[in-house]
Amino acid sequence: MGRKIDMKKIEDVTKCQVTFSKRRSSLIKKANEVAVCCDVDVAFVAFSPSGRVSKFCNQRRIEDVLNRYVNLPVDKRLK
Amino acid sequence: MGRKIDMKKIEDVTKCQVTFSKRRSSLIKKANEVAVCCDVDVAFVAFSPSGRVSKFCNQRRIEDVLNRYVNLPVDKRLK
DNA sequence: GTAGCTATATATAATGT
DNA sequence: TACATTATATATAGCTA
Repeated sequence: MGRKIDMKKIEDVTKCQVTFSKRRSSLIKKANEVAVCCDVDVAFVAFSPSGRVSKFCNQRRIEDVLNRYVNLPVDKRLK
Repeated sequence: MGRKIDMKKIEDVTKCQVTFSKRRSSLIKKANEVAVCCDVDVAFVAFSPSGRVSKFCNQRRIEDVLNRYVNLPVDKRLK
C-alpha cells in the first residue's frame, strides 16, 4: 500500500511515529474484522521502545485471552 | 480489499476457514512489518471456536511479551 | 481440503494544508 | 504538530480447478 518502503527500522523519529500510528489503527481494524467474521478470539499487544503500550482484544478482558495462551500445555503452544 | 463482505460471522464453514486462513497470513505479515519498521515488540494470539490456536510474535518468547502486558500496573493496562 | 487468479476494495507513504 | 489528499501498492472475496 502506498509507496514502497524498506523492511527496516524507520530512523526518522517523526516518520516512524506517524507510520506506527497509522498501521496500528489498520491492524486493530483488521484484527476486529477477523474476530467478527471468523468468530475467533483475538488479542494483541505492542510495546514501543519508549514504553508506550498498545493493545486490542475483541473480548472484555484481554488478560483472560493472553493468559489462555500462556496457560496452554507446552505442546499446544509450539508451532 | 476484494469484494465487500458484511461485518458479521461467515456462516459457511468452508468460506469462513478460507477467509480466516488468508486474513491470518496478512495480519501476521503486517504485524511483522510494524515490528520491524517501527521497532516495537508485537504479540498476538487467536483462538478459533474449535480450539485452534494461532499466534505471532517478533520476539523469541511470546510468553514473555504476553506476560509483560499482564504484569503491567493496572493503570497502564487501561485505555 | 487446497492452491492460484483477478477484479475490486483498502491501506498507506508521501505530500499538502 | 496534527489532519486531509492522493497516487500507488496490497489485501482479499469470489471463482476456478
